Amino acid sequence: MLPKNPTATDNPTKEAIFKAAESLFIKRGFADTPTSLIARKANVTKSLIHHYFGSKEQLWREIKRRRLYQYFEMQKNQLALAEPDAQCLEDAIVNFFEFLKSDPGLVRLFGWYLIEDLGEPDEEEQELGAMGARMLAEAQKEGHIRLDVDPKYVIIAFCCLVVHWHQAKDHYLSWFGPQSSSGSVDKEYLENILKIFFEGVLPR
Amino acid sequence: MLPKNPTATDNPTKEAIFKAAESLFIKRGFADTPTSLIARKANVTKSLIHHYFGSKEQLWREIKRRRLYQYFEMQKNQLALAEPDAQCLEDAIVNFFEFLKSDPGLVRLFGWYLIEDLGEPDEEEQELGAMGARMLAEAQKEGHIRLDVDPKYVIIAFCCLVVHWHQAKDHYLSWFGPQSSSGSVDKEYLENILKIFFEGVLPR
DNA sequence: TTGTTGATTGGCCGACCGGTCAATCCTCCC
DNA sequence: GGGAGGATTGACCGGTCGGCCAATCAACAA
Repeated sequence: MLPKNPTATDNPTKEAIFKAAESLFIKRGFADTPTSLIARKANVTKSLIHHYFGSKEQLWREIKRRRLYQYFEMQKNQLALAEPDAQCLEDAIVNFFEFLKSDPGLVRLFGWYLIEDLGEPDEEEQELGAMGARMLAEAQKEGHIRLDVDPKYVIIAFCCLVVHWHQAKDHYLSWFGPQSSSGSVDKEYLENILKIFFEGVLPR
Repeated sequence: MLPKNPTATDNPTKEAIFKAAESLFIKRGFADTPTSLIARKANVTKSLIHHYFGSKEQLWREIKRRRLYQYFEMQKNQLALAEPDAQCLEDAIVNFFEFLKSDPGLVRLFGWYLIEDLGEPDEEEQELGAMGARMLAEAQKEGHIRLDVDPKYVIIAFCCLVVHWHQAKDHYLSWFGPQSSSGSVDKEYLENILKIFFEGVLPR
């Protein structure tokens, strides 16, 4: 039995529809994207969308499924080969940060996923969260992480710091005027939160 | 000249439309909320919506404007009377956290605001961000905050930790099974991020 | 009483929505 | 050649969308 890879599709037309729909859904959201627009962008007729994906909603589900599957799988593999210490945690943050930075579409997709009515939680994703928490607990036992914090919340805090930055950086940076977008804001932010996350904001 | 309070409306019908539209937009988003549904919920006819607000889009703008104005104003007043030290920063976090916890609708509204095409940045909000950064710089000068972090990013990190938690806590908590929703998750999370934010995750 | 004004209604419009369907077209196998 | 089957099309459907408008209603001033 072949491994079920949800990304693989041999049909180029189906793939064109998928790609067109993906970019439109990510930019405008599901409700504000008519199938006619998807068809035009993919250079096919509306009917083909239903031929290949059944309905607009099934197409959207398929897009979310493929993209999130791909993402969770990648993260899990990366986490699996790491050592449970503070350095590993820092690497995980940096990797996660850079990964989301390189794929703004995924960030927006996750945004839509969060604000829509969410269905049942994804199994892959649950496994990923549990892996992270287990690794953090291990690091605590070995004295690399302070004992009076809950690994669960450390993981979540770390996600908040990375995900929401990429979701809202333009918005927050506008607080400080247009000159603050110096092109290296991502690097600066990352350096600052690493300091804060590991050592806190208080002077040592 | 009277102070321009964008919340005040003497007309109860207009207010009913506003309230109905607000809750529907927050729950389903702008594109997925037909005016007919708003009218039904407000117990009026569709025509009245256009009579009072001009168009569906103007109504949405009005809702965002009122709610965010109210919010920024409240935050600014709170910040204005605080002292620039570490304790004040902690108070600000706790206040901000509790405020968003008490108003999940505002959290979702902000979510829609972020993921939609955003217009020009709000003046009130810019002022608020600048006030926070100024206060943090003051606290640094007096030795309450470490010197090798940028106040700008401290503010943003703090927003990420609070805002994104309220946006996505249900999602993240599902990673750790249904039993982890013990009802006191908000309190636990807040305690943990306060420790991390001020002292870091490393053992002292 | 009459005129004015704003609140409110129901009916209607043209445009567009997601989806269906029968008819073609293309390709490959017998 | 011929036909089987998937790819693809264009016309079409019922329904709903946001918005418009003339008519009515209620309140009040002249």
